[in-house]
Amino acid sequence: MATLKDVAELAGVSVKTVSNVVNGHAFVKPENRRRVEEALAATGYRPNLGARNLRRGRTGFLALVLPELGIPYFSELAGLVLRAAQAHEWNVLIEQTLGTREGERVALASLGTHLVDGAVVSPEALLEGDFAELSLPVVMLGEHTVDLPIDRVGIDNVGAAEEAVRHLVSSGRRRIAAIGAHPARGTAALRLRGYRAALAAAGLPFDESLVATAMHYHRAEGAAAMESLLALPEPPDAVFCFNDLLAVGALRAAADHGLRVPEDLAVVGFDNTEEGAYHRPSLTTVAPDKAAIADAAVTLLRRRVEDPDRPHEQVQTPFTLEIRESTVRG
Amino acid sequence: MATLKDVAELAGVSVKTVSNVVNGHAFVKPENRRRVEEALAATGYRPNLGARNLRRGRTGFLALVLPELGIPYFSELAGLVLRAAQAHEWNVLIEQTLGTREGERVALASLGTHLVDGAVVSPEALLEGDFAELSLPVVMLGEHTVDLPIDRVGIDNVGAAEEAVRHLVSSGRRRIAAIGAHPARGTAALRLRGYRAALAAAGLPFDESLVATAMHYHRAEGAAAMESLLALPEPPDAVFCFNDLLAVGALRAAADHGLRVPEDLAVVGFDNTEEGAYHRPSLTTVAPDKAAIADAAVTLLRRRVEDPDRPHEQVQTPFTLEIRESTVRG
DNA sequence: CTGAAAGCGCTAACAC
DNA sequence: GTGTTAGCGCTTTCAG
Repeated sequence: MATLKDVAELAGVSVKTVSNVVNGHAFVKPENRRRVEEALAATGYRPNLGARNLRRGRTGFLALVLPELGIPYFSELAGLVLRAAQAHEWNVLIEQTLGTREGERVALASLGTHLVDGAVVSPEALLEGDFAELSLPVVMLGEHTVDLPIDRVGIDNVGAAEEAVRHLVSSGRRRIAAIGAHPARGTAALRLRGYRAALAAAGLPFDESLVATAMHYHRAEGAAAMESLLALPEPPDAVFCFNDLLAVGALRAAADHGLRVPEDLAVVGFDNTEEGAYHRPSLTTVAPDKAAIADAAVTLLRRRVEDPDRPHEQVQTPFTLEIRESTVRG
Repeated sequence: MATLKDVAELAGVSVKTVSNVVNGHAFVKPENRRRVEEALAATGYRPNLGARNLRRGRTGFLALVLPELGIPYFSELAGLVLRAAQAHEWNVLIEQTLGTREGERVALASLGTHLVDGAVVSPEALLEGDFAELSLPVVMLGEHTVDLPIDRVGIDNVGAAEEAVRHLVSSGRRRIAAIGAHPARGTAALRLRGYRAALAAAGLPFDESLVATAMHYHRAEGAAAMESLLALPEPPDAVFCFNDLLAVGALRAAADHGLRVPEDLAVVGFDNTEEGAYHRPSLTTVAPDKAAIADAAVTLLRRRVEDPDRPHEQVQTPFTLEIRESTVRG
């Protein structure tokens, strides 16, 4: 592979001149520019980005740390982050944590190897202390319960959950279950809080037995949770799931029990994945503006990289409630 | 951030000794080792991988070039490639091409910047000439129609399509449509060939009007294609879709027309995404062994990187046909 | 076993 | 405008 030096020799100029041409810097005598460009073409020169970045003190990479690409919400988000990063000339390196605290710690630790300029991380189970050693710019996705001096972007989880449950209440549901409680996950706690607030506002009792836990927000867990809710002496007439995957699982289980949705059971999800929109019945869901999240995260990270001392920011991106067949008749 | 030199100074040894300790090389006098380890801990030293790789002449990165993370098949595959790469100490850099030839050319071109040691690419629309300039190790995913000296891993698309259609025939279907034909996509041509072969073997006529084209294998296109097939004077009693997303779209359209699946219409997909398994009705589909594909691709790439002159290999990974509700009752 | 020093490919002072 | 040169942080001969 041709290096800058090779090109310089071929063109009969110094590396500086070639570098100037390559980087569009300064003025270069037309004659020299022509010769350099010829040599560039002849050698098929491509800059070694690693060397460039070593010299510049940046890496040109950004890490995206997320639980799992197999979860549609995250793969959709990843696709959007990839695009947003392109605009800042960042390459994206994706790390999967599988949603475990250990996985997240390992991922954060590996960020210390100067491989990336910063990271966008979507934590599931991280605790406060885990961020302590972190010495590089980070933007966190999703509201988190712990209060840290970190840039953050997410939606109002409490408000969103409240709106979802209020929608169920207003369509006449009275025994509204929730699927997705989790002992450590910050967003789970917030969505649960919104759920309780909406129940309280409607004068409905909070029934512990209607809250199902889910360790991983996968379809199978949604189905399993729905099974156990349906086995209750007084089963629910509606269920609010903390993500679309759980909701799809719940819909599956409901169907297997011969229940009609939304007549016998109303179901709401969270994330607005395309899968939910095409499901039968199509899924009512909280729709965060994913593109806005991705853009804000990358922009925030960029600013933090450029000025490590700027005050920390929390960006709240908008959401809507997409009402579909799973809560309202055709 | 501490560098090797900082650590060396603190420990009172040379950088070489520190380097030896860090890399587990050679023998180091116990006394020195202890002091280095202390200094390492005290400074919180983390190697600069960029510098290391510059020196070593490798980058430690592998590029995964695919159409779009929003397509479940690719996001599932990406997750598996991420894991497989970990075993080879490779970081993965994902590039989306959006399935356009231009996007793919841009992606391939950007691979020339010494950023990656090699690439796993899943082409949709690339032509023969596009690979000509490629000077780095590449493994292609999926059978491709053009014959190039390139490592490849994929399933037997013709055979898989044949089996899918045979299954429809054997359940008594006679007017079997296909959704997913594409003028340039190699796999589309192969699946179409399998479809035709199965029809011929069953003594069924090939009816051009039953073959629907899809430029992007998204749900919306599957739905649109199904719409037009249902508008035919003699609509089909079965449809073989070239991926699960198209199939989900087709199921949606069929439901909107009041058709019962599988009674009035049988549907088969391709890819075995989890979404299909949870759909109502659950989707019969061709299930490639994605983990095997990911592992084989990364392993093949590793071998090619280590020995650029070895003969090119084509690995065929296994598949099965997952039979579910969309073709068989109950 | 360890130190000195070269150099991976590039950028950016600093001279001219 | 252009050439020379010193490093970015690391690995690795080559001496000792």
